[in-house]
Amino acid sequence: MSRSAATSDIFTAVADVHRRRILDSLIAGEKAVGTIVDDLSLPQPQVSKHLRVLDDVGLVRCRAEGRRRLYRVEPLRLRPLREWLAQYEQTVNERLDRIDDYLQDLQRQGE
Amino acid sequence: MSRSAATSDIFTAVADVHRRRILDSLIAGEKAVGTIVDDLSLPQPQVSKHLRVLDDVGLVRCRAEGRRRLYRVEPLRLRPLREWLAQYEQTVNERLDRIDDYLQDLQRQGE
DNA sequence: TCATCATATTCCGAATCAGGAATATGTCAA
DNA sequence: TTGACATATTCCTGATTCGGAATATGATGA
Repeated sequence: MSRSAATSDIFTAVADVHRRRILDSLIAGEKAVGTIVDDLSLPQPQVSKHLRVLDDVGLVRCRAEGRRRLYRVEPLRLRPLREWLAQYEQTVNERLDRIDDYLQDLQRQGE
Repeated sequence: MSRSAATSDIFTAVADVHRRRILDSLIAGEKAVGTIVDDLSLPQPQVSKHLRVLDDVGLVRCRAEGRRRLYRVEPLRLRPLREWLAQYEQTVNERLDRIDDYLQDLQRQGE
C-alpha cells in the first residue's frame, strides 16, 4: 500500500478524475454542495464524500451559510505537486534545447 | 472506479510514491533496472512492475543494451499534469495579490 | 549447450477504494 | 414542534491495487 491514503496525500487525492473535476468547478469561486452536484451531474453522497477527501488534505475549505455549506478551493495546497513537477522542468527544457539545436542544424544544412 | 487505471492515466501513475521515486531517480539520466533497485532498495519485481506502469503511460522509455534494459524518463509526458496545474496558477496569484493588498493596507494604517 | 546474470511475469492474499442505497444530522420556516 | 431542505455518514459490494514469493523469459559467455 504505497499509494498513500487519499486522505493524507495530495497526489492520491487528485488522482481521481471526479475530485479533479470538483476542484476545477471551484476555480470559478465558492460553491454550495448542491451546485457542484448540479454542475457535475454526480450523486450528492459521492460529491460529499469526495469533498471530504479534498478537505482532509486541505485542498478545499468549507464554511457554513445557513443550511448550505460553501466550499472553496485552496490552490496554495497544490504546492507539493507543483514543486515535484518543477524538478522536471529543467529536464524538459534541456530536451527542447536539443530539439532546437537539431532544427538549426537542419536549417544550416538546407542553406 | 473513477480513479482511472494507472496504465492509462498519468495522474494515477504518479499517485504512487514509489513510482515517483523511480521517476526522480531517472532525472539524473538513463538507468538500468538493477541500478534503480539498488538506489531505492526495492525488490526487483516491484521495480519492474512499476516501470511497466510508467511505460504504459509513456512516462518512461526503455532500450535494451545487452541483457540490461535502460530506462529514461520522458518528462514531456507530464504535460497534462502541468496543464491541469496551470489552471490554478492564476487563482494562486490572485490570492497572493489579495494578501499583498492587505499587507499594504496594514502598512498604510501603521504610518 | 549450459550455467548465469538481468529482467519480466504470474499467482496470491490483504488492503483500499469508488459507487450505490439507505439513513442520519443539522438548519430553516411555518 | 414539525416538516422540508441541504448535506454528511454508514453499510455494503465489486473492482483494483500493492507487495511478496516463486517462476518465466531472454541474453551472454564458457
